[in-house]
Amino acid sequence: MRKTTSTNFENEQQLHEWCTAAFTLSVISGRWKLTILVKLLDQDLKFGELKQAIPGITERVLALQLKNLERDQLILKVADEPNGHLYRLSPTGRSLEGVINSLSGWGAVHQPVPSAK
Amino acid sequence: MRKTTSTNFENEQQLHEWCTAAFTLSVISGRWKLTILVKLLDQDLKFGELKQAIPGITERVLALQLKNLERDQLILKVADEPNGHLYRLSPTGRSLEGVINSLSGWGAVHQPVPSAK
DNA sequence: GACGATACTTACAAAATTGTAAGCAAATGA
DNA sequence: TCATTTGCTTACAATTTTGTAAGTATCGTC
Repeated sequence: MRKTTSTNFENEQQLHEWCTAAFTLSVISGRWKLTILVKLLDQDLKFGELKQAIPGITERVLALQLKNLERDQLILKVADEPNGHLYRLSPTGRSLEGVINSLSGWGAVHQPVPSAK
Repeated sequence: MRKTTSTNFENEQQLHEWCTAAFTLSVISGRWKLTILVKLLDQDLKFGELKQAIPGITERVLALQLKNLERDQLILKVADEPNGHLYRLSPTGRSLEGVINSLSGWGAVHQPVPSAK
């Protein structure tokens, strides 16, 4: 849990007021969060399907990031009759597509090529 | 310093190969980094000027983030005759302007308004 | 040639994030 | 009904980031 009395927390709040880009960054940063969003852009997925789709992620962290994404209203947890649930991008989450593309585009151009082995 | 043998580190590397957006995110995330970049979009600044311009930042963290930005080639440290240095955006750093605008734009629309007091 | 400002660095502590390993309840399947 | 699987949660540890406080080297000033 986040400590709301720390200098760290206060600095973050101030930055968000001052710089909307910093706010956006805060909702999409976190290991695997972008990956989850990208997977959900294609289709709704169940917990287990996300786990399958994202090699390396652990259940703990997947659950945690899903919870944060839900808190920030980027995804929805919808009932999938007759049982279980699906994770789905909310309209807000889907509206991030342009931002993600922007990030991807820059990275594709500027990421250093790992030296050939 | 970063431990290059941790699971954490390995996961990050993998993600960068798999998702260029995650790579971009990694170079701009870090408390105050965006703020520094935004200030430098306007003009070159000295260490002390940046410190002045960014209330709340400490010398330690400013130096650290500048070092990272320099390592990632987003900024340059150029000699400012007759003495001292200036920090300047590199062409690569400047090319982030579109990404930053994209982040800002989304944030401006979606950041929850802090409830009026 | 001591004095202060500038631009850092260092040692250390607090906080935040991520990972490891279990556990557990509800639904499913044999 | 009894064992599995699914979708989580919990306790805990390692790692990483950020902050606090002090120190140092270099420069220009007096």
